Amino acid sequence: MLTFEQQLTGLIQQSFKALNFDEKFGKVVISNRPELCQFQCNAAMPLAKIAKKAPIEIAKEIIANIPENDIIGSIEAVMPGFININLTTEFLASQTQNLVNDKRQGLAKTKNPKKSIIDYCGANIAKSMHVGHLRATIIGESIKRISKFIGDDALGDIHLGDWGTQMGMVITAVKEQQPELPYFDESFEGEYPKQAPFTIKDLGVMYPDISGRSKEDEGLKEECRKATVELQSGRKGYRALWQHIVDVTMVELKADLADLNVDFDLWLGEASSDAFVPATVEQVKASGVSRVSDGATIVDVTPQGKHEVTPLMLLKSDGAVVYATTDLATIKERVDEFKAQEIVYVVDGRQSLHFYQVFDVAKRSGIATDTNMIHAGFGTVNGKDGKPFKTRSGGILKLRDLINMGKQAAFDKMVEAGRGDVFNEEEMKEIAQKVGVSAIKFADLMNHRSANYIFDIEKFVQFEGKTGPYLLYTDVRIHSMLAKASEAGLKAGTIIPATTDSEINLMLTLDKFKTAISKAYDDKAPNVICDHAFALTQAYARFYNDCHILNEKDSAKQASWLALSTIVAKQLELIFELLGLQVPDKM
RNA sequence: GCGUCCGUAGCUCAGUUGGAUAGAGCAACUGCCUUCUAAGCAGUGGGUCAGGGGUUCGAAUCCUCUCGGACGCACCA
Repeated sequence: MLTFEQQLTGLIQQSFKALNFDEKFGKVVISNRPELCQFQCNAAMPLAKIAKKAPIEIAKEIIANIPENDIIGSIEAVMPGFININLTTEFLASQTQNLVNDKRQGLAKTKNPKKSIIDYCGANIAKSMHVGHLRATIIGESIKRISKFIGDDALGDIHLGDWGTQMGMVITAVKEQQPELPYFDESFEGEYPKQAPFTIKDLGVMYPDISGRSKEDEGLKEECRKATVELQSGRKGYRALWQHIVDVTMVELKADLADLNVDFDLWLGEASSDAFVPATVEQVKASGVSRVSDGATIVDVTPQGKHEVTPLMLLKSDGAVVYATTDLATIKERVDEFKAQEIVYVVDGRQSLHFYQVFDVAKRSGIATDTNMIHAGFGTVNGKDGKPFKTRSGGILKLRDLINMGKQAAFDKMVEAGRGDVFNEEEMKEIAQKVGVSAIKFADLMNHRSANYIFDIEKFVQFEGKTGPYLLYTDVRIHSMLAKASEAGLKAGTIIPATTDSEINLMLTLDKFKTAISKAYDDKAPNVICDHAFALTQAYARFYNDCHILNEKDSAKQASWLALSTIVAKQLELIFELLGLQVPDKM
């Protein structure tokens, strides 16, 4: 289904053809002056220069040559040469009618679906998720859902940090405490225990402890490094212990992700790409792009414009692999094993140089020649002081605590609003979970991903204005009203031509869904959808206020309004799905 | 030093393939519940789009310089 502006553009272009004007100018856009008109075409101004004629005259000619149609209700040329267009209410109603039973709300699937891997979250094994993972996780989840909706074969990959020094540290810590365990006995031949020798709570204490001590103690640091190397080179006992660490961490990780309504198609990580490291290094070397400098193997990178870029480090002077190497190996894995045509990295924007290097080398070495690689970078979550968000004591805020803050705030707000009289304790908690998490997620997603934003829980719990709860509230109100209508035996009917401005505005807004989703998909920018969602809820709230549905005497009008409300609820819920927001039945 | 991003209302931010009088939300003020959830709706006030110069019929948007801020710059990830 085409948007209104696309259909109008089609009409204008027929006029352009008749007049022999360059069709590229014949574009109709949504009016930036809604009080003057719904749509506008500004082609007359640039054409005036070419045709050497007054723009207003050109505008009039364009209008005169538009074919007969039942779409345009009014069209006029305005000084200096703007063309202002309004639709007929009949056309508006019939187009809106098409949305009633449309699960895709008018947006067709792409004709060229891609195999796409969305890399986001980046949680670490043996460490809890913290505030730094928030944006990566929820923006990535939304980008993945949008891609799937558009029709791509998109796979979300958590890309776990499960192969780094933190693993050696935890292994060393376990060895300190329980050296008698069979994992440390290299001559051990039997079956290792199924039960992990530690709990998630133990890990939570062990990792920060040994991480802190190894910063001061060179000997300990070396021991951790050695354990890491031994793990990576396949020491059997360490691999078994590693599996325990992964399993134990995953329990907590999955609980956090479930709370955030986030899920993955692939639970891969650095460990799974490790197998591709030797082949990757070999391919880069064989391609001839690398050279040795100060004992290290590096790759010179294509300059950005006129400016030289720091080379990529492939192997350290001691032969060890680094971050860039494992990322290249991951690309190789995704291209060779998954046939990825596109890889999207939802990773902190401060790593843009790293991705520039990696993508450049991946292309030039032949690891990924036809794969489109995108770094969808995002800004930091800052505190009120404008600096990266910390706890009051200056520590790193755990994601779990952040989620709980949202839940508690939503709960308190419900109590304040007197909802405690309507719901019991258990219902309140369930609603607060959805509302609180949605408040945080929407507040994050509504900001353009590349910008930093200030995390102000006090503000998110206001629950007024452009917030997640406001969106949920609109949907909940619609369902509450529809339920009452159904009890009264009222049914939705055909959408009839609008008689009020708020209806017209609502119908025009519903049509913008298609444009919003497409733009969000193209730019990997969920905030575009947030803007549309807010505009839609505002348009509905105004309509809801102006047109009292259940009291309406005219039954055709009433049936039309019920249908309109149903569409809004449907489109809103589709948007919630794409943003990863969960909506309660009541609130 | 080199590079990237940014500077829009008191606050938090949209808006960059150049279009009419620059938009939201919050905060402030004024109305609206014997009617579908007032977590709502309607309205008012609030701006040298950091600053200068340029390109043009037209610039927040493009070019250039200045000031201010954030971030990044091979043997960490």
